[in-house]
Amino acid sequence: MSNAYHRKKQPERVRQQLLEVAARLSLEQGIGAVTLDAVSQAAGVSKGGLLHHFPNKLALLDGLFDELVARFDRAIEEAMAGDNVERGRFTRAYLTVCLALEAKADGKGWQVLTIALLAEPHLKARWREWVAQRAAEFAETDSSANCLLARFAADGIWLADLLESHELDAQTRSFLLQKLKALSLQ
Amino acid sequence: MSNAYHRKKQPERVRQQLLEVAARLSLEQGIGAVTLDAVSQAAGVSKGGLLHHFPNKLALLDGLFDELVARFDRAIEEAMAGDNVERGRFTRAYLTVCLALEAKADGKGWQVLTIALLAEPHLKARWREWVAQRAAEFAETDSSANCLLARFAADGIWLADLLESHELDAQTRSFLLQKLKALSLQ
DNA sequence: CTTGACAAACCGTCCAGACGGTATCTTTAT
DNA sequence: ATAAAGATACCGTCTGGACGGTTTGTCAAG
Repeated sequence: MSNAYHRKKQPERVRQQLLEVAARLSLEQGIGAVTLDAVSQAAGVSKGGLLHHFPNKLALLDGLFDELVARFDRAIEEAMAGDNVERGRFTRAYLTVCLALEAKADGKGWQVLTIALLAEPHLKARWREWVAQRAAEFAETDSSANCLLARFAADGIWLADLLESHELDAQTRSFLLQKLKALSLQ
Repeated sequence: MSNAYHRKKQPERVRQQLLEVAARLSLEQGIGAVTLDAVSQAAGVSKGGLLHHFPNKLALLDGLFDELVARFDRAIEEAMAGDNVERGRFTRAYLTVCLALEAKADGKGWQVLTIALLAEPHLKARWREWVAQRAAEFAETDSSANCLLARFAADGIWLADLLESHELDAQTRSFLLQKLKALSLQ
């Protein structure tokens, strides 16, 4: 125990571990449980070690946000690759990813975190930027009111999953997905 | 300064003031700024005074939640009163209220708060209960997949307002409202 | 004179971050 | 090839402040 000092150094591994632990903590005990002490301890690192990787708490949350967005982007890109209709392609990918999120193993882990992130003004701004960027990138194919509507609905469903406020059976779920995808085409 | 002691006693007024201040603080500086010290001070009351009205912090947040839901309910009821088509009536009211929320003077004040409330497990559960209750109450008229979809979209728009992530001009806004209301009818 | 509506001082805990150190890794000079 | 010279990756401790909550006291109204 005493000499975690002497173990092999693996900065990238530790960094990743810290992010994972932070995500897990927020999931299991709410964002309030994400303290430097708790995260570092659960990651098997001292607080000093944590602060070496992330100079302050906001940096840690930023790191979490980066990871989150990166996964989201990857999932969207993947979904877009299997779709050869131009019109509304981004919207359909967005739909797919949002609706699938609650099922995905890791998705579950990120959700509670997400809402907390969005309460933080700084991260809220970063998210706004993400949206603006995508809106510009896919203006040609996905700026119609119908696409917008579909994406809003996806957000609503995502929110419902997050809050566990509605119990959606797989059947209505896929019905909604169908309906929304249709919207993205017309 | 010293003699806030001697001012006229007006418990109901003070209680209200505390709630308003808490809402305003959360709006302007995030939920992190809602501390007993900050709220009481900004409301011109001592911390002891605050804790007289709300025995602990959770009670304060609960009070906030009650207020929020009460206003929401009143607005919905009002909107339903002016609608004499049975089918989807609740959904249309829900739409109207959600989409109008960002315009309303006080609505603005409650939004940031809301998301923070939903991060709190206890309040999240209370919200879940609200949803379940309404779902049961309006099962006859508003349980179709289309109504569900419309409400999800409303949630998405509400979320976008909250995060200021999309800039919706009044035109598309009313277009979406129209479209969604139509959905609630078919 | 009792009760409700506050005030003011205080307490224990938690937490972000600073700091000074130590061990391991990498590069460079020889 | 190797040893010195940093650079990087950590550890352990400390501190100052914030925060939720308690306690005790004070005033006013009924």
